[in-house]
Amino acid sequence: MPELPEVETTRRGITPHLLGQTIKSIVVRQPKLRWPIPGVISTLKRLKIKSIKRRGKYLLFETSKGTLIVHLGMSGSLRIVNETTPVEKHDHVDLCVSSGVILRYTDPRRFGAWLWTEDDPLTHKLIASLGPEPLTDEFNVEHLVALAKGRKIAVKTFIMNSHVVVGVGNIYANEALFQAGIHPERAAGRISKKRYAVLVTCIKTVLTRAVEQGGTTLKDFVGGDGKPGYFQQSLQVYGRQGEACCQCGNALSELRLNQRATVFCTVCQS
DNA sequence: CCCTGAACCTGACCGC
DNA sequence: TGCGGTCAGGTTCAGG
Repeated sequence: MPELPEVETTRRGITPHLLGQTIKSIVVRQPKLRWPIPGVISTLKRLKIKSIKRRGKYLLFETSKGTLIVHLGMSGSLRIVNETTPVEKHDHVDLCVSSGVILRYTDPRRFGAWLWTEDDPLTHKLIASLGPEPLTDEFNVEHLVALAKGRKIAVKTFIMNSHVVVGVGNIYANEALFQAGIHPERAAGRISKKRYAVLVTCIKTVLTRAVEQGGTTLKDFVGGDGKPGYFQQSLQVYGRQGEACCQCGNALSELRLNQRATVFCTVCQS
């Protein structure tokens, strides 16, 4: 479900309900996620939530004692509910705070994660090796060119690699490459610096716009405040295979790249 | 180190 | 209606 804009939309939606609150209990109904939820999480209580940050697609709930690291995987979502909200089939975790508010984690496919660390979360194994945030100056053309040197992988695979840059998933990789006019299968090491400069700008633009519009709702994604995202109206290639390219009118093509749907225009992208 | 494909899971949808 | 196959917004890991 979530790429960077959806995770950021979730973060913004839930933060006002949780910031400064004290954890009353964490109820784990199904511990089998990507990794088993550590038993210690069920024992956490009387910890104040000091901040809710995002690193890539990870949400970091910093408390007075340690940090909850939450990833939504492919189908996960977080919603603010209350004690009277009925628990449904895939509602695996509830984080209950003193105001009575509940942060409820739902994840049918269970590719997500709930982890706990008492160290600096940025040194955590899963987070320490991540590439730069795409919306900061750390993500720039020099960075991309340096990492791409000599690489033969498709540029789409390259920009979806979280060690290269975080937050770019399948939807926004397709969109950014279309806007940059770059063929998704082009070898990462065979793209000029000039074209990478355009790609950097396109990635920043598409992610920024998607965040502004509350993310993309394909199935039933809603931010923590229950509102859907509106960016799907702005998608120019994702999910539009066979339809007319908005720039040239040609039918958009589709192929599979690392088992992921890849949609592009053979006229506008090379 | 680099690259590819499998694996983790459930549900929706499509064709027979 | 049922069954099998395919696909879905992510990421790690094994193996070549």
